[in-house]
Amino acid sequence: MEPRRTDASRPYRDPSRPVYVISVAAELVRVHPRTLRIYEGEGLVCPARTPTNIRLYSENDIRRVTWIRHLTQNLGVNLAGIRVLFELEERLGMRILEQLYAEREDHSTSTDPEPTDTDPAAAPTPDGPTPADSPSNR
Amino acid sequence: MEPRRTDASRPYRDPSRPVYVISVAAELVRVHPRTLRIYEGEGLVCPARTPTNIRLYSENDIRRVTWIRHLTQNLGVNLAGIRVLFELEERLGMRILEQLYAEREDHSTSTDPEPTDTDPAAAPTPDGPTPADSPSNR
DNA sequence: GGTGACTTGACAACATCATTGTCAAGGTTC
DNA sequence: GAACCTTGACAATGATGTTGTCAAGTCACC
Repeated sequence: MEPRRTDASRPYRDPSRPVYVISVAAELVRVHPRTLRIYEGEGLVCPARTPTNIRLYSENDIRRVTWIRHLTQNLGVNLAGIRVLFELEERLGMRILEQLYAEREDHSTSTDPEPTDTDPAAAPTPDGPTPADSPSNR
Repeated sequence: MEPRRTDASRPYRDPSRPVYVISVAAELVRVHPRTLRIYEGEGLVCPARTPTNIRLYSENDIRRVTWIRHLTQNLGVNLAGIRVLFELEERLGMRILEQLYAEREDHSTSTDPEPTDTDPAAAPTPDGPTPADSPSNR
């Protein structure tokens, strides 16, 4: 049985708090720092900046880049396509990318931006981001 | 004043009826027949076949290819990205691509696959498909 | 304070992709 | 029967994604 010191005992980590410099973020998502700069140049991710112009990535940024990597590496989507997908998520106010891995069901609508009965630990594919990890930061 | 012989007097044209051979479809969407065959090979459009294996495209197919062209030529989305976008439209049961050109508003949900007060003649961009023309055939 | 990190802009290599072109051989259609 | 259609195939060209490297300067941590 797991010891009781679980995430209930950890201090709350704000997923929007910028904490990672670019080299750390690159390691976390297994990508080159050069590539992270390109993603930013393309407008796909916008890390925060310190007063001395150092990039700082948040957990949400990491999640976003994870989705970018999944979409480019596994699904072959190019960066322009990802831009459109992210734009649609923002306009619809929904984590539509999660639908790629949601259990197929005959549902008429899905307006809840937050996944409800989804188990974040249950990755839809062995290599894909978890359903709760859509790049949208809502 | 326009003569009374308008579309009210024309026979109803089923947009799902396959009527165009590949050369005609190519002209309609200004694309090479070779390219239409590639789109089909990629699973992006599925024209009907005659008993002698001749492709026949419907208005819905034409609309779908028009979206493909718009997304590739104007937005730079590659074919894999379009596949994901179409897949999401199917899974969500919504014409999400129309949201790219919908008037930006603070709406909480949009579950109606059919545009309501949208003027099909009012293209969102000079070069884009009309809002009512999302590739989804619902 | 100095070393390794960060920043900027820039160029380049390589693999992949999108579109068009063309070919051959055979069947279809107007 | 000529022009169209089908299949699979190869190829050219421009674009893209990722990584690498460069130079010069600034920052931050030890």
